[in-house]
Amino acid sequence: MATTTRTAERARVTYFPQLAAERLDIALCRASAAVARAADARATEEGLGVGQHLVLQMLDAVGPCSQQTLSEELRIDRSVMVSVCDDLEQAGHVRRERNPRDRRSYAVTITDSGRRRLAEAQTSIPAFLEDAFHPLTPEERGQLSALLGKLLGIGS
Amino acid sequence: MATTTRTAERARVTYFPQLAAERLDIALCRASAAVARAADARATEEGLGVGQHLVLQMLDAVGPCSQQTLSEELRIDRSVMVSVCDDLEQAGHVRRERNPRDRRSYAVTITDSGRRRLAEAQTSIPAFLEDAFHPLTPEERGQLSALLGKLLGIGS
DNA sequence: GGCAAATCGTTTGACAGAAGATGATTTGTG
DNA sequence: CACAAATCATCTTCTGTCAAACGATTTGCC
Repeated sequence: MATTTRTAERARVTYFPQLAAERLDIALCRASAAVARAADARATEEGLGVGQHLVLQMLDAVGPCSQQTLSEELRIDRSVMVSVCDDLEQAGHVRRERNPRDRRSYAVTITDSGRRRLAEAQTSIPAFLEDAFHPLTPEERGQLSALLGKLLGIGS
Repeated sequence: MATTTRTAERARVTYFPQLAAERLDIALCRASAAVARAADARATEEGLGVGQHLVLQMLDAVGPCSQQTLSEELRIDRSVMVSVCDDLEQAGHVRRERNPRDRRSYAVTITDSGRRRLAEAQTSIPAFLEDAFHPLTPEERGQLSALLGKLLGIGS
Protein backbone atom coordinates (compact mmCIF):
# COMPACT_ATOMS: atom_id res chain seq x y z
CA MET A 1 0.00 0.00 0.00
CA ALA A 2 2.82 2.31 0.90
CA THR A 3 4.33 1.46 -2.44
CA THR A 4 1.12 2.32 -4.24
CA THR A 5 1.02 5.73 -2.63
CA ARG A 6 4.61 6.31 -3.44
CA THR A 7 4.02 5.38 -7.06
CA ALA A 8 1.19 7.87 -7.31
CA GLU A 9 3.43 10.41 -5.65
CA ARG A 10 6.17 9.85 -8.17
CA ALA A 11 3.74 10.05 -11.04
CA ARG A 12 2.49 13.33 -9.67
CA VAL A 13 5.95 14.79 -9.75
CA THR A 14 6.47 13.36 -13.20
CA TYR A 15 3.33 14.58 -14.87
CA PHE A 16 2.98 18.09 -13.61
CA PRO A 17 5.95 19.69 -15.32
CA GLN A 18 4.59 18.41 -18.62
CA LEU A 19 1.50 20.52 -18.27
CA ALA A 20 1.90 23.78 -20.07
CA ALA A 21 2.56 26.63 -17.66
CA GLU A 22 -0.46 28.38 -19.13
CA ARG A 23 -2.95 27.30 -16.55
CA LEU A 24 -0.59 26.17 -13.86
CA ASP A 25 -0.80 29.51 -12.09
CA ILE A 26 -4.52 29.23 -11.72
CA ALA A 27 -4.42 25.61 -10.71
CA LEU A 28 -1.90 26.49 -8.02
CA CYS A 29 -3.88 29.45 -6.78
CA ARG A 30 -6.86 27.19 -6.55
CA ALA A 31 -4.85 24.55 -4.77
CA SER A 32 -3.45 27.07 -2.33
CA ALA A 33 -7.01 27.56 -1.15
CA ALA A 34 -6.69 24.08 0.29
CA VAL A 35 -3.83 25.27 2.48
CA ALA A 36 -5.95 28.14 3.72
CA ARG A 37 -8.91 25.83 4.25
CA ALA A 38 -6.92 23.30 6.22
CA ALA A 39 -5.41 25.99 8.39
CA ASP A 40 -8.81 27.54 8.93
CA ALA A 41 -10.33 24.22 9.90
CA ARG A 42 -7.59 23.63 12.43
CA ALA A 43 -7.87 27.14 13.80
CA THR A 44 -11.62 26.75 14.15
CA GLU A 45 -11.02 23.53 16.07
CA GLU A 46 -8.92 25.50 18.50
CA GLY A 47 -11.82 27.88 18.93
CA LEU A 48 -10.76 30.93 16.92
CA GLY A 49 -11.22 30.79 13.17
CA VAL A 50 -8.93 32.73 10.88
CA GLY A 51 -11.65 35.22 10.10
CA GLN A 52 -12.29 35.89 13.77
CA HIS A 53 -8.59 36.21 14.42
CA LEU A 54 -8.14 38.71 11.64
CA VAL A 55 -11.04 40.78 12.94
CA LEU A 56 -9.62 40.86 16.46
CA GLN A 57 -6.20 41.79 15.13
CA MET A 58 -7.57 44.63 13.10
CA LEU A 59 -9.76 45.98 15.88
CA ASP A 60 -6.82 45.82 18.24
CA ALA A 61 -4.58 47.58 15.75
CA VAL A 62 -6.79 50.33 14.42
CA GLY A 63 -9.62 50.70 16.95
CA PRO A 64 -13.39 50.42 16.49
CA CYS A 65 -14.58 49.80 12.95
CA SER A 66 -17.80 49.23 11.08
CA GLN A 67 -18.42 45.76 9.73
CA GLN A 68 -18.23 47.27 6.28
CA THR A 69 -14.70 48.51 6.85
CA LEU A 70 -13.69 45.20 8.36
CA SER A 71 -15.01 43.22 5.43
CA GLU A 72 -13.36 45.48 2.88
CA GLU A 73 -9.99 45.44 4.59
CA LEU A 74 -9.97 41.76 5.33
CA ARG A 75 -11.51 40.65 2.05
CA ILE A 76 -14.33 38.88 3.84
CA ASP A 77 -17.77 39.17 2.30
CA ARG A 78 -20.21 41.44 4.18
CA SER A 79 -22.72 38.65 4.62
CA VAL A 80 -20.05 36.39 6.06
CA MET A 81 -18.82 39.15 8.34
CA VAL A 82 -22.23 39.13 10.02
CA SER A 83 -21.77 35.66 11.45
CA VAL A 84 -18.10 36.23 12.21
CA CYS A 85 -19.10 39.19 14.39
CA ASP A 86 -22.04 37.26 15.80
CA ASP A 87 -19.70 34.57 17.07
CA LEU A 88 -17.19 37.04 18.44
CA GLU A 89 -19.94 38.97 20.19
CA GLN A 90 -21.46 35.85 21.67
CA ALA A 91 -18.05 34.86 23.00
CA GLY A 92 -17.77 38.32 24.51
CA HIS A 93 -14.70 39.25 22.48
CA VAL A 94 -16.31 42.26 20.80
CA ARG A 95 -19.14 44.68 21.46
CA ARG A 96 -21.48 45.96 18.79
CA GLU A 97 -22.77 49.46 19.39
CA ARG A 98 -24.58 51.64 16.95
CA ASN A 99 -22.39 54.39 15.67
CA PRO A 100 -24.09 57.56 16.98
CA ARG A 101 -22.88 59.56 13.99
CA ASP A 102 -24.28 57.06 11.49
CA ARG A 103 -26.83 54.75 12.97
CA ARG A 104 -26.83 52.52 9.92
CA SER A 105 -23.49 51.12 10.95
CA TYR A 106 -22.08 49.48 14.03
CA ALA A 107 -18.98 50.48 15.88
CA VAL A 108 -17.45 47.10 16.53
CA THR A 109 -15.12 47.28 19.51
CA ILE A 110 -12.72 44.74 20.94
CA THR A 111 -13.22 43.92 24.63
CA ASP A 112 -10.67 42.99 27.27
CA SER A 113 -11.75 39.41 26.82
CA GLY A 114 -11.04 39.76 23.12
CA ARG A 115 -7.61 41.16 23.81
CA ARG A 116 -6.81 38.26 26.10
CA ARG A 117 -8.03 35.76 23.51
CA LEU A 118 -5.91 37.49 20.90
CA ALA A 119 -2.86 37.24 23.11
CA GLU A 120 -3.54 33.54 23.66
CA ALA A 121 -3.90 32.99 19.92
CA GLN A 122 -0.59 34.72 19.24
CA THR A 123 1.10 32.02 21.27
CA SER A 124 -0.85 29.00 20.02
CA ILE A 125 -1.04 29.92 16.35
CA PRO A 126 2.60 29.88 15.24
CA ALA A 127 2.79 26.13 15.80
CA PHE A 128 0.32 25.14 13.16
CA LEU A 129 1.27 27.99 10.89
CA GLU A 130 4.69 26.42 10.98
CA ASP A 131 2.99 23.15 10.13
CA ALA A 132 0.98 24.53 7.22
CA PHE A 133 3.91 26.36 5.65
CA HIS A 134 6.75 24.05 6.65
CA PRO A 135 7.84 23.30 3.07
CA LEU A 136 8.90 26.92 2.77
CA THR A 137 11.75 28.70 4.49
CA PRO A 138 10.90 31.87 6.40
CA GLU A 139 12.43 33.87 3.57
CA GLU A 140 10.29 32.10 1.00
CA ARG A 141 7.20 32.72 3.08
CA GLY A 142 7.98 36.39 3.00
CA GLN A 143 8.34 36.25 -0.77
CA LEU A 144 5.06 34.41 -1.09
CA SER A 145 3.26 36.96 1.06
CA ALA A 146 4.75 39.78 -0.96
CA LEU A 147 3.81 38.23 -4.30
CA LEU A 148 0.25 37.40 -3.28
CA GLY A 149 -0.10 40.83 -1.75
CA LYS A 150 1.04 42.43 -4.96
CA LEU A 151 -1.27 40.24 -6.99
CA LEU A 152 -4.18 41.37 -4.84
CA GLY A 153 -3.16 44.99 -4.87
CA ILE A 154 -2.28 45.22 -1.21
CA GLY A 155 0.55 47.30 0.11
CA SER A 156 2.34 49.86 -2.04
CA MET B 1 -18.88 57.87 -5.37
CA ALA B 2 -15.62 57.47 -7.18
CA THR B 3 -14.03 59.32 -4.32
CA THR B 4 -15.57 56.94 -1.80
CA THR B 5 -14.10 53.97 -3.58
CA ARG B 6 -10.76 55.63 -3.76
CA THR B 7 -10.89 56.40 -0.07
CA ALA B 8 -11.64 52.80 0.71
CA GLU B 9 -8.80 51.81 -1.55
CA ARG B 10 -6.41 54.07 0.26
CA ALA B 11 -7.56 52.81 3.63
CA ARG B 12 -7.05 49.28 2.47
CA VAL B 13 -3.47 50.02 1.66
CA THR B 14 -3.10 51.78 4.96
CA TYR B 15 -4.49 49.21 7.28
CA PHE B 16 -3.13 45.98 5.98
CA PRO B 17 0.52 46.44 6.83
CA GLN B 18 -0.49 47.05 10.40
CA LEU B 19 -1.82 43.54 10.75
CA ALA B 20 0.75 41.24 12.17
CA ALA B 21 2.28 39.01 9.54
CA GLU B 22 1.18 36.06 11.64
CA ARG B 23 -1.98 35.29 9.79
CA LEU B 24 -1.35 37.31 6.68
CA ASP B 25 -0.06 34.27 4.82
CA ILE B 26 -3.28 32.42 5.37
CA ALA B 27 -5.42 35.42 4.61
CA LEU B 28 -3.56 35.84 1.35
CA CYS B 29 -3.79 32.19 0.43
CA ARG B 30 -7.48 32.42 1.06
CA ALA B 31 -7.74 35.56 -1.00
CA SER B 32 -5.77 34.02 -3.84
CA ALA B 33 -8.56 31.48 -4.11
CA ALA B 34 -10.71 34.37 -5.22
CA VAL B 35 -8.33 35.01 -8.11
CA ALA B 36 -8.62 31.39 -9.12
CA ARG B 37 -12.38 31.51 -8.74
CA ALA B 38 -12.74 34.60 -10.87
CA ALA B 39 -10.52 33.19 -13.57
CA ASP B 40 -12.43 29.95 -13.50
CA ALA B 41 -15.74 31.75 -13.80
CA ARG B 42 -14.51 33.64 -16.81
CA ALA B 43 -13.05 30.53 -18.39
CA THR B 44 -16.33 28.71 -17.86
CA GLU B 45 -18.13 31.57 -19.57
CA GLU B 46 -15.94 31.01 -22.60
CA GLY B 47 -17.01 27.39 -22.60
CA LEU B 48 -14.01 25.58 -21.11
CA GLY B 49 -13.55 25.64 -17.34
CA VAL B 50 -10.10 25.47 -15.81
CA GLY B 51 -10.72 21.92 -14.61
CA GLN B 52 -11.74 20.80 -18.08
CA HIS B 53 -8.75 22.53 -19.62
CA LEU B 54 -6.36 20.85 -17.21
CA VAL B 55 -7.86 17.45 -17.97
CA LEU B 56 -7.53 17.95 -21.71
CA GLN B 57 -3.96 19.17 -21.29
CA MET B 58 -3.03 16.17 -19.24
CA LEU B 59 -4.70 13.66 -21.53
CA ASP B 60 -3.00 15.27 -24.49
CA ALA B 61 0.35 15.18 -22.74
CA VAL B 62 0.40 11.72 -21.19
CA GLY B 63 -2.29 9.73 -22.98
CA PRO B 64 -5.36 7.91 -21.61
CA CYS B 65 -5.80 8.00 -17.84
CA SER B 66 -8.24 6.80 -15.24
CA GLN B 67 -10.32 9.45 -13.50
CA GLN B 68 -8.50 8.47 -10.34
CA THR B 69 -5.13 9.37 -11.83
CA LEU B 70 -6.48 12.59 -13.27
CA SER B 71 -7.92 13.71 -9.96
CA GLU B 72 -4.73 12.89 -8.06
CA GLU B 73 -2.49 14.68 -10.50
CA LEU B 74 -4.63 17.73 -10.94
CA ARG B 75 -5.70 18.04 -7.32
CA ILE B 76 -9.35 17.85 -8.27
CA ASP B 77 -11.60 15.87 -5.99
CA ARG B 78 -12.76 12.51 -7.37
CA SER B 79 -16.41 13.44 -7.01
CA VAL B 80 -15.82 16.68 -8.88
CA MET B 81 -13.88 14.86 -11.58
CA VAL B 82 -17.03 12.90 -12.36
CA SER B 83 -18.91 15.95 -13.58
CA VAL B 84 -15.85 17.45 -15.25
CA CYS B 85 -15.55 14.30 -17.35
CA ASP B 86 -19.31 14.20 -17.84
CA ASP B 87 -19.20 17.65 -19.40
CA LEU B 88 -16.18 16.87 -21.55
CA GLU B 89 -17.76 13.63 -22.73
CA GLN B 90 -21.03 15.31 -23.57
CA ALA B 91 -19.15 17.92 -25.57
CA GLY B 92 -17.40 15.11 -27.39
CA HIS B 93 -13.94 16.14 -26.21
CA VAL B 94 -13.16 12.85 -24.45
CA ARG B 95 -14.27 9.24 -24.63
CA ARG B 96 -14.83 7.04 -21.60
CA GLU B 97 -14.14 3.37 -22.17
CA ARG B 98 -13.85 0.71 -19.55
CA ASN B 99 -10.28 -0.28 -19.09
CA PRO B 100 -10.24 -3.94 -20.24
CA ARG B 101 -7.42 -4.71 -17.81
CA ASP B 102 -9.31 -3.27 -14.83
CA ARG B 103 -12.97 -2.82 -15.46
CA ARG B 104 -13.44 -0.78 -12.32
CA SER B 105 -11.73 2.12 -13.99
CA TYR B 106 -12.32 4.10 -17.13
CA ALA B 107 -9.72 4.86 -19.72
CA VAL B 108 -10.44 8.49 -20.43
CA THR B 109 -9.17 9.40 -23.88
CA ILE B 110 -8.99 12.73 -25.63
CA THR B 111 -10.71 12.90 -29.02
CA ASP B 112 -9.79 14.88 -32.10
CA SER B 113 -12.51 17.34 -31.13
CA GLY B 114 -10.86 17.67 -27.73
CA ARG B 115 -7.50 18.34 -29.30
CA ARG B 116 -8.98 21.03 -31.50
CA ARG B 117 -10.71 22.61 -28.50
CA LEU B 118 -7.45 22.52 -26.61
CA ALA B 119 -5.66 24.26 -29.45
CA GLU B 120 -8.36 26.93 -29.51
CA ALA B 121 -8.07 27.44 -25.78
CA GLN B 122 -4.31 27.86 -26.01
CA THR B 123 -4.93 30.93 -28.13
CA SER B 124 -7.92 32.42 -26.30
CA ILE B 125 -6.72 31.84 -22.76
CA PRO B 126 -3.58 33.99 -22.48
CA ALA B 127 -5.64 37.17 -22.74
CA PHE B 128 -7.52 36.79 -19.51
CA LEU B 129 -4.65 35.05 -17.78
CA GLU B 130 -2.82 38.26 -18.53
CA ASP B 131 -5.75 40.09 -17.02
CA ALA B 132 -5.94 38.01 -13.85
CA PHE B 133 -2.20 38.19 -13.17
CA HIS B 134 -1.44 41.59 -14.62
CA PRO B 135 -0.12 43.07 -11.36
CA LEU B 136 2.80 40.66 -11.62
CA THR B 137 5.63 40.63 -14.08
CA PRO B 138 6.24 37.38 -15.95
CA GLU B 139 9.23 36.79 -13.73
CA GLU B 140 7.16 37.26 -10.60
CA ARG B 141 4.53 34.87 -11.93
CA GLY B 142 7.22 32.29 -12.30
CA GLN B 143 8.33 32.87 -8.72
CA LEU B 144 4.75 32.60 -7.51
CA SER B 145 4.23 29.33 -9.36
CA ALA B 146 7.46 27.99 -7.95
CA LEU B 147 6.65 28.97 -4.39
CA LEU B 148 3.12 27.61 -4.47
CA GLY B 149 4.38 24.47 -6.13
CA LYS B 150 6.94 24.00 -3.40
CA LEU B 151 4.34 24.70 -0.73
CA LEU B 152 2.13 22.00 -2.22
CA GLY B 153 4.95 19.54 -2.69
CA ILE B 154 4.90 19.63 -6.49
CA GLY B 155 7.98 19.51 -8.65
CA SER B 156 11.57 18.76 -7.71
C1' DG C 1 -38.00 70.87 4.23
C1' DG C 2 -38.68 66.91 0.87
C1' DC C 3 -37.55 63.43 -2.39
C1' DA C 4 -34.25 60.29 -4.92
C1' DA C 5 -30.14 57.71 -4.54
C1' DA C 6 -26.66 55.51 -1.92
C1' DT C 7 -25.03 52.88 2.20
C1' DC C 8 -25.04 49.48 6.24
C1' DG C 9 -26.28 45.27 8.18
C1' DT C 10 -29.02 41.30 7.41
C1' DT C 11 -31.48 37.41 5.22
C1' DT C 12 -32.34 34.33 1.50
C1' DG C 13 -31.25 31.34 -2.41
C1' DA C 14 -28.08 29.38 -5.77
C1' DC C 15 -23.96 27.01 -6.47
C1' DA C 16 -19.24 24.84 -6.14
C1' DG C 17 -16.26 21.96 -3.59
C1' DA C 18 -15.21 18.38 0.16
C1' DA C 19 -16.38 14.39 2.98
C1' DG C 20 -18.58 10.12 3.53
C1' DA C 21 -21.28 6.07 2.00
C1' DT C 22 -22.38 2.72 -1.79
C1' DG C 23 -21.99 -0.75 -5.56
C1' DA C 24 -19.12 -3.03 -8.83
C1' DT C 25 -14.79 -5.02 -9.56
C1' DT C 26 -10.14 -6.51 -8.60
C1' DT C 27 -6.29 -8.19 -5.72
C1' DG C 28 -4.23 -10.79 -2.11
C1' DT C 29 -4.08 -14.75 1.05
C1' DG C 30 -5.05 -19.08 2.84
C1' DC D 1 -11.33 -21.86 -5.30
C1' DA D 2 -13.20 -18.71 -1.53
C1' DC D 3 -13.25 -14.85 1.15
C1' DA D 4 -11.47 -10.46 3.05
C1' DA D 5 -9.56 -6.11 1.83
C1' DA D 6 -8.67 -2.59 -1.41
C1' DT D 7 -9.87 0.29 -5.43
C1' DC D 8 -12.68 2.95 -8.91
C1' DA D 9 -16.48 5.69 -10.12
C1' DT D 10 -20.63 7.49 -8.41
C1' DC D 11 -24.12 9.53 -5.39
C1' DT D 12 -25.65 12.05 -1.44
C1' DT D 13 -24.99 15.31 2.14
C1' DC D 14 -22.85 19.15 4.17
C1' DT D 15 -20.27 23.42 4.38
C1' DG D 16 -18.68 27.87 2.69
C1' DT D 17 -19.06 31.59 -0.75
C1' DC D 18 -21.29 34.81 -3.55
C1' DA D 19 -25.34 37.54 -5.60
C1' DA D 20 -29.54 39.68 -4.98
C1' DA D 21 -33.11 41.75 -2.25
C1' DC D 22 -34.84 44.11 1.96
C1' DG D 23 -35.52 47.56 5.86
C1' DA D 24 -33.40 51.28 8.22
C1' DT D 25 -30.76 55.25 7.76
C1' DT D 26 -28.05 58.82 5.65
C1' DT D 27 -26.59 61.95 1.88
C1' DG D 28 -27.16 64.90 -2.12
C1' DC D 29 -30.00 67.96 -4.64
C1' DC D 30 -33.86 70.92 -5.56
